[in-house]
Amino acid sequence: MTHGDAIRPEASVPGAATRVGKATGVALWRQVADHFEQAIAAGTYSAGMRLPPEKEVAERFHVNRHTVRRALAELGSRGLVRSARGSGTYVGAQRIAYPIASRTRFSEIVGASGRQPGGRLVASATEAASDVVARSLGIKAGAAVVRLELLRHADGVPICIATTWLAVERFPDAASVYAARRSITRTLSAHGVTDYRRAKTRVVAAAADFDDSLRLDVKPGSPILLVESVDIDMQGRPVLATRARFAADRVEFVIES
Amino acid sequence: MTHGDAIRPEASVPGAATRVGKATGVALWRQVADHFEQAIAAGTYSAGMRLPPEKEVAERFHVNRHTVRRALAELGSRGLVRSARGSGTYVGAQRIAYPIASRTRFSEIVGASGRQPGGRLVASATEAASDVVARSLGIKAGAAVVRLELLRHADGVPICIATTWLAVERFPDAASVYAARRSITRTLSAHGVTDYRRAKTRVVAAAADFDDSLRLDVKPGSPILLVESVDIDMQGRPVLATRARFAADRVEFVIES
DNA sequence: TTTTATTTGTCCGTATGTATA
DNA sequence: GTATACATACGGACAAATAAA
Repeated sequence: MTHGDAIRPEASVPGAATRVGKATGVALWRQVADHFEQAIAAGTYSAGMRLPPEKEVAERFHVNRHTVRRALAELGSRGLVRSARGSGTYVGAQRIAYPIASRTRFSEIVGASGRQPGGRLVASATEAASDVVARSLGIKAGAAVVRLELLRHADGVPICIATTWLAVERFPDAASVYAARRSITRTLSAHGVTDYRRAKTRVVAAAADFDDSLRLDVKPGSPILLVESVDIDMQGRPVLATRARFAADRVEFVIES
Repeated sequence: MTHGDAIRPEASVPGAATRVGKATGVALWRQVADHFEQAIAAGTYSAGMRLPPEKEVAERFHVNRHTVRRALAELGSRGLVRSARGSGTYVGAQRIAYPIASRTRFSEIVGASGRQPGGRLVASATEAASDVVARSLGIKAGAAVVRLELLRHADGVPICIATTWLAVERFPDAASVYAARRSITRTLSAHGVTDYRRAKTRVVAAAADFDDSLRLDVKPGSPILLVESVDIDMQGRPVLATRARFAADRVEFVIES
């Protein structure tokens, strides 16, 4: 390896030059990766933008193209960029920061990210509670529950498919109320629940099946974030049991303790 | 459709028979799925066990094989079961419940699940902090940090690859201390940090790259849970910045608010 | 090693009830 | 009310992978 100098791209490369001493013990590929990570974070490269071709990057950094590829692979494995053969490497869309906290409201979260939240009621039905749902809602298995299936989106881009169950006894016409008010919060308040909070959240990852791929507009097999949650009212009684499937490349969950 | 009766498997089927009225508005495939979900939760079918063949299930439930397939697909998409052509459908291994809370310690969490925790130091190095790491640790970009790369496992099964950064100024020989004590907690206490807590956690999902597939023993492209976290000491100063990649089918994150 | 049976995966098709335009 | 689209459910046939003989 005969690159005489530190990693320092030419001025023509967008973004401030990353200046790192040459004997830092940091692998070259990591320095290149850090450079692009910082440039993306700084907005030099925005969502959907194409990065310079690998060959060009290699020349400007005075490293081998394989070193650049190693760096881009690192960023790719974290979803920051995606490479398209014969086309280029593109910056992935910015994920919506989705805080999982006591107060977790889809529309507020999406709105806070500067996007227009939306939800479409895909299906609704009254059914007998399965054991799992019944336990979450603190009711007897087989008791009547309303199931609401929502496709939620931000700026028209699908974010998640959420299935929510409510006990019929407490929320007899949840389906029709939701259809009219188009908001879970307002549906609950129409039934006298003025406030509610998240009690428990369970996060798992899985691969998108064919159904997900159609409804969330992702490729089958791509990662899905599966969230099971229970919300309770101010008296501590469960009001909502939800099972949601998020397109993994569109959200990041943030937990502050 | 001439199945005259409710979903009610014969007594020979393991597990209590699920009795559901025929006009509940619940699709047959969902009833079958609920039955197996409950049976798995109840332990009737334990991890790794093979479910009865689709044909057999169809006969016993008096439904078509396609209906059974739809039910198993639902469970499969949630990772509860996985199907192998020519062999059968198997119950997935139970995930380690990984609480993300103020006190988050790998060995304690794995130990609590009844498994033997372990960790192998894959690599360690002293390097200059990248912008992202520096911001997390509250130090100047370029300041010296120790990077520890750990492969953590439970009962010998790899769970995650964790990369942890510590400021050299505060933890000068973190690498050698960890190598000797084999515990992050003990490494910190050797440097005078008696207690620490999780301040922020960020969860994202991605697909396993080739590297992950080798080290975590998963198939390339299978889902990976990516966790970035910062731990702080009792004075609120950052002590650890960590980036971990979990095999998604081996853990479930639990957040209680 | 070869054969055979088992089991899942993928097609084809038909019919029916329900929600939507 | 009618037409259309969709999800559900069923029946059959065969391919492909696996496991057992």
